[in-house]
Amino acid sequence: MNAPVTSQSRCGDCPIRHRAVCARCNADELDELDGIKYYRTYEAGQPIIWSGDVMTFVGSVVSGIASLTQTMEDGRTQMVGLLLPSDFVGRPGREGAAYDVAATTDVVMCCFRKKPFEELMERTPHIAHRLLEMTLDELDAAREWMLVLGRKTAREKIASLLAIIARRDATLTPGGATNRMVFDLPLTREAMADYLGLTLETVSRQISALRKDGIIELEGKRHVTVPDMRLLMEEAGDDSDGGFLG
Amino acid sequence: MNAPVTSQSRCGDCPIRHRAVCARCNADELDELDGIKYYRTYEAGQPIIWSGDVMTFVGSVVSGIASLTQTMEDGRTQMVGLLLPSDFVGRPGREGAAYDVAATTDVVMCCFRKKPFEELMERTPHIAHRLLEMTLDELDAAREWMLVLGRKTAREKIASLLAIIARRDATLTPGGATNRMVFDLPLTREAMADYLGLTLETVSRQISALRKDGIIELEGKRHVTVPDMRLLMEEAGDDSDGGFLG
DNA sequence: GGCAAGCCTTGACCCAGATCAACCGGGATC
DNA sequence: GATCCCGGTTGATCTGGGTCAAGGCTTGCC
Repeated sequence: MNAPVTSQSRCGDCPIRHRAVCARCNADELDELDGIKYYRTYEAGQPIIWSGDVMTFVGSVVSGIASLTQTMEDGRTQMVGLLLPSDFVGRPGREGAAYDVAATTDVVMCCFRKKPFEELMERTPHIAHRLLEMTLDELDAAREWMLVLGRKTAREKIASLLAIIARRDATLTPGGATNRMVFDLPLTREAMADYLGLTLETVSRQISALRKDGIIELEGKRHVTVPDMRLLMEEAGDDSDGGFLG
Repeated sequence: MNAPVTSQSRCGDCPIRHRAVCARCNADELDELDGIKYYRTYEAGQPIIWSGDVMTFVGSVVSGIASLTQTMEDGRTQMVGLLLPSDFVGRPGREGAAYDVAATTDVVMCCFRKKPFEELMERTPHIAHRLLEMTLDELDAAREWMLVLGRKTAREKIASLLAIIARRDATLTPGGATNRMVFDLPLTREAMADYLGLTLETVSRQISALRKDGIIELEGKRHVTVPDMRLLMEEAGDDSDGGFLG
């Protein structure tokens, strides 16, 4: 899989992403970035960064999905974040990486050499500002996930995960006044389990249960149809509509 | 309890906190802050901000401990963060509050009216920078907590919490070459349960178990002595020393 | 002193989800 | 086509922590 400049990368919303991804936009500081940015591709399953490594770059995901994972010495792992296209990787001002980053699907990253990027950030408050905003978003997402991990049942966890993936990946079925949504799961059952603090068997069982109850439809193991997002949100135990409805 | 300017507020480390707390330091932008900052005190248990409220201020904790909590409609709650002295509250650039904030102990806050603070931030990259750094720290802490919530046993959760509180509150027993630490729990059993994704009964039982096993000593319900922090860290399932040792 | 309210502890029991194990099905390789 | 492998499903059983319930210890109020 190669680096497609798709509408999925949402060019034009984030200045960093914008410049990184989209060759057709000559944004203000674009020139300054020449020579410090480069692209890298990773195959599904490949590690991108190991926790503790010295970071030499920061960057953003262009396409594919990467995961942030923490591991205990005894092997227990917890995924602590999903990186979707446009998400930023790396901590300006930090030496080492805090978590393992791995490609969950094939991934294209747009990287900036860290030093020059930090200098650029010094000179360009706009970037620092945008980065703060993105970090606050990530913090919100992390904290929302703490509620999922700490208090939700297995079924609610699955529903919450499906809702998140739907929110970021799915398309409304054209022509429908309904809340039908269709998307592909970008994660294995095991990866879902890591994200949800469950075992893969429980994930499998709960997905089967949701299918049996008509909340979702499955074609193969990955292709999901949600006939009515409102039912799914209800299962997620989440009164908020997740941004789907008005 | 009134607003003491104690060494606990760690004046001098963070520019924002520095200016907010310490009348004896005339830091560079101190003058500019006059007229936009004020202090507020809250009694233990009192709400500070409700989720969804329009935020009119940002600020930092001067003394006491506040908690960030998320609640589901059916009443299940999960604490998603602890705010200790020097921690920042509020999201520059955001309208509404994302979580409930409440005083866990008596709390003194140093507040800045939001609008002028944001303008100040525009003019002062240093502050934006510092804020980004603090937010990245919070993000790390939140993600570390996701591992605790998702993968640790009740006993490990308790040990992890005690370790965190010790790290930020405790004093090494003077004259000891050992790793003995002494501190007071600033949280009720219920608050601990909310933080750890447990019930208060389980918290109580596990604390009793740790006491029985000699990992901790208790005087009353709140005063804790840890004879050897290394044993506690081991119980936490955490190979890192949490910053205690060399 | 007596009483009530909070906070905490402990016991008995139960259940959601983990664990262990068997099996399925599709794709790659020979 | 036979075989293997990998991801997924399903069943049987076990158990950590939840739930329900009964006190205990402090503190404050009458």
